Amino acid sequence: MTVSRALNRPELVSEATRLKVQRAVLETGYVPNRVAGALASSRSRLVALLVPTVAHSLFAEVTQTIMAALAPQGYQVMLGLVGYTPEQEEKILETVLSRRPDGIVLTGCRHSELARRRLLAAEVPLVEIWDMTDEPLDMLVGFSHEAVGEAVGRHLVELGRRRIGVISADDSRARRRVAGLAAVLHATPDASMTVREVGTPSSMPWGREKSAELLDNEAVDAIVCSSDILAMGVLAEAQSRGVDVPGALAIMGFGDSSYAKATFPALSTVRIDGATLGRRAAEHLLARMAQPHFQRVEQTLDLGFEIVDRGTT
Amino acid sequence: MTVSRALNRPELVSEATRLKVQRAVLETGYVPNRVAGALASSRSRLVALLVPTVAHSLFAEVTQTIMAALAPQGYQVMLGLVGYTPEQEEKILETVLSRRPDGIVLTGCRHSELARRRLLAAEVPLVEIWDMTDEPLDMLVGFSHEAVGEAVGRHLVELGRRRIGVISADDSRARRRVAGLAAVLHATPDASMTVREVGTPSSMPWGREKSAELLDNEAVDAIVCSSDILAMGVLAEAQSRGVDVPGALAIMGFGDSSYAKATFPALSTVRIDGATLGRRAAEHLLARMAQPHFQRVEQTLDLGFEIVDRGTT
DNA sequence: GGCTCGAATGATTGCGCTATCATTGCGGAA
DNA sequence: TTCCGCAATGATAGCGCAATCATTCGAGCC
Repeated sequence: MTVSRALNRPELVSEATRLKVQRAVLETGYVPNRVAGALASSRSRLVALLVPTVAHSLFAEVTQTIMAALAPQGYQVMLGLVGYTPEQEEKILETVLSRRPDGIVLTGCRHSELARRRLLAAEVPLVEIWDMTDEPLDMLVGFSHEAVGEAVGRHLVELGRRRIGVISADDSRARRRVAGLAAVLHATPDASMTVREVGTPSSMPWGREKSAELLDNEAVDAIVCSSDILAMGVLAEAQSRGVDVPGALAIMGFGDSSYAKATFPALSTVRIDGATLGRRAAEHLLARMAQPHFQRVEQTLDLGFEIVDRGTT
Repeated sequence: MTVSRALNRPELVSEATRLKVQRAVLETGYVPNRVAGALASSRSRLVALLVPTVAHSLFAEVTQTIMAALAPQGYQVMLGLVGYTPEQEEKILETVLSRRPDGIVLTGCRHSELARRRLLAAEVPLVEIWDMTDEPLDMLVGFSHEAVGEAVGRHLVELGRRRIGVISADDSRARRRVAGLAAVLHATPDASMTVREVGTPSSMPWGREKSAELLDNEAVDAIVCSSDILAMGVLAEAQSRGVDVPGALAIMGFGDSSYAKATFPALSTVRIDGATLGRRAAEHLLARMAQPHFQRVEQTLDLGFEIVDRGTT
């Protein structure tokens, strides 16, 4: 018991024993077994982080910032890649919960009924990120995808664009952005919209391929993409054809990834502050995990977004 | 005990009890506690994956494939972001080992002496990836960075380039690629080389900024980058200045990220097959974790690389 | 000296599982 | 009928730690 104290709460132990323990640890190469510690104290010091993928700069950034914020407090991250389907999330959730994490970060708010029940039953501090809803499971830090789509639609209409091409990943959040865009365009006289869906993960080649189709068949004057990387592909395709950007074709990305400002011309996009989102989510979670007893709070933080006009609109 | 069996080794239990247990699990919402299971069986079903960052498409891809290969076998991944310094690796290693992972994947082969000792003492199956050495800790799946640098050097010299600019991240593996390149150029009459280092993570804006410096001051006829994303920045900078690529300036990236083939002109680069690397690493680890007793093997697999000539050389 | 008090240390228990060995039950051979 | 052998089930212990309560010790006081 004294050794345990010397390692975990050294202030409760005399200088002399603390040193003695330290020396013994060094000599024997003792490595504490936190599995046993977790079982005994019912604190795993593990946070489950569920994201669709890390092969997408937006989620990679969020993952990076959340882990960076959690590490100094002694929390390890257990990563779960849930893709874009509720079934996959459900499956991973089960194995994740069986590790008794002290906290959970979930991407998105649309979970299966079973998943919701399990999460609620787990009585673990929980942050949903990257989305918005009126009925959060616990805490929520994100933004509204519908609002993004609507804002992009209004913006393009203001800029005089009417024949809008859309290249969107086949994931539900991207689809809701497209729906928001469609709603605005539908209410605009003369406006039209053509959607091309691509698989996940989004990639630059997809952007080139689908924009080639749009350019060949649809006489679009703007292409909206569900991610910056797709928009890069559109830009490359336009350049390869000598299409004037933004004169003949406007391009909008999504995410404001680090490269958006460095393309030529610089990419117009929707800025999502992934670093702040990740940091806030981590802060909320840490605050809750520090409290002795679990209690749901239903706390919502809408971080919003910003349309960034650069050189492609 | 019968419940434990019904859940973990159902073939040892009669149909009737299996169903009875199943129903009880459903009714009570029982979620097994794998922390306790791990303690009792000394099998955590956890694999530690240590990468410098996930905010880099190459490591994101490797992370993604390793996790995808491990998940079906019931292994969860504990992610550790070690950056590019041995100190950070050492620190994270301690907390990682205290969770008693069943296996470890490490990026790189250059560890501190303390880290080596700890890893060896842990007696855990281990794969080093993304590098090459004569003294692997256990298993190794990777490629030689020096060889990459040399190959790039020879290739550019063959193509007639002599004034080589280099934009390299300040990480040790990138530096070893630069060293290989330098060795070749040093042995080539008339060849010269200028290096600009950038911080991590590499990004497109860094590529633009440093290539602008090189173009302004050094009259280079080729720029070699330590990653594709930097090369994209160089390409954008060249386009913004109307510099003819590859006529006046050749550009080489590194990694063959998914976007390299989609730029205009398409990016010449060094292909590293991250998917195969990740898959092989996971396979080796799984095979070893399936064995009852630990024994070091010092098994090395050099996956090599390939120079891909596209439109920028 | 005897007493109190607080700091430091120690003994015991149990976290929820699985390894191991023991027991039960049942069909078929002797 | 008895006995064996196997499948199924059960009882027990222990994994390595931390929570909890008990004990010891020494300083300071009367």
